[in-house]
Formats: sequence, structure tokens, C-alpha cells
Amino acid sequence: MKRRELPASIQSSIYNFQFLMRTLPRSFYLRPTVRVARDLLGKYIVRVLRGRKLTGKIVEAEAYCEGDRASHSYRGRTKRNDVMFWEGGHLYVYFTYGMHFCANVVTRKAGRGEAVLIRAVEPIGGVDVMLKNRSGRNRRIARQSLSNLTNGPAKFCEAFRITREQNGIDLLGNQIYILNGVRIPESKVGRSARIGVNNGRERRWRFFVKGTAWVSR
DNA sequence: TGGACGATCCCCT
DNA sequence: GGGGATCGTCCAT
Repeated sequence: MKRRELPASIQSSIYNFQFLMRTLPRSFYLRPTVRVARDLLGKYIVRVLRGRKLTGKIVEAEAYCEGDRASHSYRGRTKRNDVMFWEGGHLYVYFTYGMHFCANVVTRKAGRGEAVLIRAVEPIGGVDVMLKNRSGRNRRIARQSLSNLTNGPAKFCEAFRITREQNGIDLLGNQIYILNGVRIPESKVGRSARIGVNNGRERRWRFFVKGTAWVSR
């Protein structure tokens, strides 16, 4: 039996799909941090949890750089912020306000201490698991509205069950990774000062996708 | 060894 | 829009 060629349009779709589903390479993370923050918009972060895949489209991110007074790394390397100084492409998770975790993508080469805080994602897959993760503490939460699920850095971590145990994970591994996505056009990218930051308020290093319900505040 | 505070969230007014 | 929850981290004694 003769093997038939797939129509060009389908071949193109398959190619696009494979491109979308490709894990971001190390080189993506080694670039300047502000660029990485902007380019993370529209990418898909995947968390493998007990055989389930939780997927979110990144819609808000903030850059924290070397010499930046708002950054955890500003006062040098400590036990807490150690992962920030690892090579780009690792996950830096920190604990704050006595009850919340926040997740960052480490950038640049080892020793720099720069990272991008993931502030919000749009839930794409595994929403049922996210709902469970978010309503575990008797909270009404996301039942009110799905946008409450992941529209903040600590909410994202709770929904994706990211805690200190995930601190230092390599994003080129198979537990938590980030897939390529469609590039968000410049016209849809918003930019502002970072949230909750006083030192460094003049730096407009927060990037978000305009018009989505999952951007914080 | 103590104290101030934080890249937040939720509930109540 | 304001305050309380809640605890690890860091720096000053």
C-alpha cells in the first residue's frame, strides 16, 4: 500500500503543535532578565503532580535583577536565596508572610542572582486539581470566579502545589517545565512598576497580558 | 537572642 | 480600602 502524503495544511499544523509543545531551551533563560520576563508571557508552565499535568499560560511576570534593591539577592548570597544564583532555568521558590510561597524562574549565568517572579497564569489544563488545591483550607475561593484561581503569585503556587520542596528544580527536567507558546504581540503587552515594591519603584519591570481576567489586582 | 518585616491573601467594613 | 494572619529570615544587639 502506497503511503500517502499528509496535506500541507495538516503538516503545518503538526509542525506548529510540535513547536508549541517544545520545552524552552537553557539558552532562553540565560538572556537578560527583563527580556526573559517579557518573553515568558504566553508560555505554558506545566506541573506534573501525581501523574496529572497542570498547565497554565503565563500572563504576568516581574524581573528582579542584580543591583536591584527590590531583589532578594541585593544583599548577597544567603541560604534562602541561594538558588537565585544558580544557572538560569531553575525554579527559585521562597516563603513569605508566614504562609505563602512564590515561584521564580532563575535567569542568566550562574552567580548573577537574577530571576523572574511568576505573578499570574491563566489555567489551561488540570483545573479540577487546581480547584482542589486552592479550596483545601475551607476557603470559598475560586468557586466565586475562576480568575481567583491563579491571579497572584501565591495563588498560582497554591493551585499548582508548589512549595519549598520544588525549590531548585531544573526547568529542563520533567517535574516542572515551560513550553513554548505563541508570542504575545507588543500591542497586547502591558508594562508597569512592580507590585508591592518600594525600593525600585521607578523600574517598570512588571509585564502582563492586557485584557485577561487572570492578571493580579 | 530578639525584633522587625515581608515580591500576599482573604475577609470585613 | 484596611487590617489580621503567621513565620522564616536577617540584622542588630
